[in-house]
Amino acid sequence: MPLKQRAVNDEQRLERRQVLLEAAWQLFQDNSYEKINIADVAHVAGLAKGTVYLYFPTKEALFLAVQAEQLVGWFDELEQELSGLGGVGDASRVASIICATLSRRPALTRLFAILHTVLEQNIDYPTALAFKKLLLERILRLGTTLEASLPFLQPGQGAQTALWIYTFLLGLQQLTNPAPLVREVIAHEPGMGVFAFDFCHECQAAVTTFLIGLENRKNENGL
Amino acid sequence: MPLKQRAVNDEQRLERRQVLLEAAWQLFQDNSYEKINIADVAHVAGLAKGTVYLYFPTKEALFLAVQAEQLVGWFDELEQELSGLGGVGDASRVASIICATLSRRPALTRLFAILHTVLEQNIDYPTALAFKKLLLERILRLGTTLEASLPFLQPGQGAQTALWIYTFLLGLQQLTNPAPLVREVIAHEPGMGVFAFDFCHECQAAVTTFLIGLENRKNENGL
Amino acid sequence: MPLKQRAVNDEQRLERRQVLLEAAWQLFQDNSYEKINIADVAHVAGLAKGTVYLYFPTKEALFLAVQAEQLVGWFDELEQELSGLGGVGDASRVASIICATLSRRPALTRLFAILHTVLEQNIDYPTALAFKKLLLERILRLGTTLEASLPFLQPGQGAQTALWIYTFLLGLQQLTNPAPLVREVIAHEPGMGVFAFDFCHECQAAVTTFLIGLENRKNENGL
Amino acid sequence: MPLKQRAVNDEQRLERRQVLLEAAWQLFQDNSYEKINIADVAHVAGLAKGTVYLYFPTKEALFLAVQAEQLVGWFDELEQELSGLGGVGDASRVASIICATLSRRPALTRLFAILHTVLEQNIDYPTALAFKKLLLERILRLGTTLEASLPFLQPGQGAQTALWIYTFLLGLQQLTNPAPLVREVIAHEPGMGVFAFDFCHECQAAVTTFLIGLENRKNENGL
DNA sequence: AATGAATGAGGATTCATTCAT
DNA sequence: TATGAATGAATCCTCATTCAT
Repeated sequence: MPLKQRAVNDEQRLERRQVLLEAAWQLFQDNSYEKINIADVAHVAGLAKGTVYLYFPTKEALFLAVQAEQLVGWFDELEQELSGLGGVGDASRVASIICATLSRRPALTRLFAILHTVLEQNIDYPTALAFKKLLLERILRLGTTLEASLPFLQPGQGAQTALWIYTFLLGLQQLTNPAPLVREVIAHEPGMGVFAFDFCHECQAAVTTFLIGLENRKNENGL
Repeated sequence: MPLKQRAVNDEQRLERRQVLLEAAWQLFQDNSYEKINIADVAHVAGLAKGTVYLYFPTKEALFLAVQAEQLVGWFDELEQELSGLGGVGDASRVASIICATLSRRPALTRLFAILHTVLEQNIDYPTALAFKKLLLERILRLGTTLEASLPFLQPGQGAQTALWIYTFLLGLQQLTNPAPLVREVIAHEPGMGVFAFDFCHECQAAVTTFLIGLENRKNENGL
Repeated sequence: MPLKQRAVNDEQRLERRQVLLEAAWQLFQDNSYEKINIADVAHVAGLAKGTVYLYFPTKEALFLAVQAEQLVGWFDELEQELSGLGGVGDASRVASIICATLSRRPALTRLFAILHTVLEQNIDYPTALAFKKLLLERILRLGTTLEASLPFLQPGQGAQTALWIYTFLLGLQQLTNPAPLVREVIAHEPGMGVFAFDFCHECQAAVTTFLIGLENRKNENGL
Repeated sequence: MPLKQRAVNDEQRLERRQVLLEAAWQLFQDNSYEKINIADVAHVAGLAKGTVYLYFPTKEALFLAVQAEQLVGWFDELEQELSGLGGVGDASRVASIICATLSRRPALTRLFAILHTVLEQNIDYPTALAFKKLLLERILRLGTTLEASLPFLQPGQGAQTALWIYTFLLGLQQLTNPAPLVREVIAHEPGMGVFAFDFCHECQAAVTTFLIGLENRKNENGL
């Protein structure tokens, strides 16, 4: 007995798809990817297990879609705030914005890490292509925005910079989200303070440094 | 088929342990962590499944030991080459050395990524502590070496720098080791060239930039 | 190969559950609990391994359900036959009925033995409670029936008597179901005749004796 | 490197065997049979794992020997105390002695239960024979003692009585040693008091009743 | 006789995915 | 389109036992 009204037109289908994405994202806040199973997602979404597969061919595809959605959300916010700088941004301010927007999405970097480790391992060509196209488009757009915000960036350097920052964030999330036991080790054992990263603080410092590096290379021959 | 005689003294036991570590490491070159099972490791080592558990209490402990060993190997080489610079290193040369030593260990950064995602999730306190102590010690030592190589680094800044570089590498490996299918997408689709990272090249450029950033911050108030 | 259509309503689900219970019970006739695995049960039931877990959360829960079902069946028959005595039963007749009904269920007492040794070790509170409630209810009801059948039993003594008889049967089954090898020893070696119990015969004699004991204590102060 | 002095004569061998039996018995006080492994026994005995197999061919044989030893100890004590009655025992006193001697050995009845379920399943013919011979001898001897203590017992009825009592005890131990969770259910849920057996109390009452039954059957034709 | 390193059989359970209804 | 019953692959670890030393 189907409890839910059928989604007969595209709008309803998109709406249902959205419900699933949000269910998955919600579960991901508090659980590791492996701990989340499709039954949970379906339950949170108020749908049946089989229904999930009407919208996403695999678990990986589902979370890749979550990834895409969150990525767009982050990039949108990021660009909006960067635009607010009005072309007079400096390294520190840009770094601040990146940290602030990411701090509001603590699970996003964790999702990034899974992207390359798990999600991309089990999808089909069109899905991979679509995702990469999206990512490419946004990276390029972000690059343009960065170039507009940071006067010292030369044309074309923005996208590269965006990718590097993205790369650094990918690593940073892993170091700043240790397993509970490791967190305990760091907290209790003397000398382990070096590992007691704070994401926001590190992000701020490292991205600033990085941008300063870029600025000071601007007169050298390109990377 | 390696040695079959029983390991009756400590030396032989260490040797056998080594055989297991190498078997695991070898399998890891071509397989994801999840795909590798203890039976495989035992088989490659020429031992029985149960024997593995005489040397390592869990699969995670085994790969953590692999990690420790490879880490030490890399740090040793890294420091040796950095020492060769004789205190007159610049950002670019240091970056070169990091890239070169890592290029000889293409699976190492992948192992790093697993460290924080999987390995540290399922080990006990003493194991975690021992590993973190090792890591701490080597990071600090590397920091000292970096300070010696890069004159612009202030005392105490070396370890921080080492950690940042390590962080960046962690992220970089994920981007430069895409799944086969994703690699295909990148290769075949137009415009995807931006994602066609070459690990060595990116590493070189980004680490250099980063170090330049550090150099140019040296007169500002600390991070 | 039993029904293969899906169990979509409660009736069909109960039917399928029943098929599983019967498969487990059938296997238990000829195998020890440890020797039986879920794959066997599934196979006999004509289902897949995973399907078993849709109906029973653990192996223990499955066999506890078998136990409950067989218990009810036995108690039903027992009470029916005891009721047939019409309140003029004596020790011997009651003992006969117990023996006769149990003789038709040679594996039941073996299942009882496992109940306390294995099944109750690995179940959750609600399951344990439900089973104990069932057992309690039937023991009490049997007690009432016994009181009706055996005039010398005082009010309230029936349940106690039922439990004692149950206790004795529990022990008796262990002695009358020796391992094949032990059976061989008993058969071939001289003087071992003492151990050559016949369940029915022993049950008859011992329960009779026990009830006579109760009868003759009736004038003394309570047990 | 053998840590222990070698047992070169029979006396030393027996002594070492004894150490193993006591280690096994000690571990059995607080652990289920399945939880105990040979490595533990060896460790407690201060010997190596392999050494255990010089004295007992299998785990089952080891615990069967434990059983034999404890059985003899119990029977010895039982007979001694029964002899103290001086031929003027009544049902109640005999029951008291049985309960008292068993109460000092809370793990013994648990061992009995395992005997028929596990131990006898995996031993060889000579071992089974030897054990059964021992058991037979002691049952018969206990029978004689019982006949001496209980005047109403007819010649030859003692052994039968001993076996019946043994049978009852076998069942009783299972009901009086519920799994922790079941114990909780019994304690917390209303009406479950019926299952809150006390071994000693039940034993006393039931054995007494049983013996009274025997006494009152003495004029009827034999069981 | 003693050791302990080596062996390898053995099994319940989860869960992504399919498909009959 | 929705459901949820059915599937079955996939795997780490224990531990009794053996046997080379």
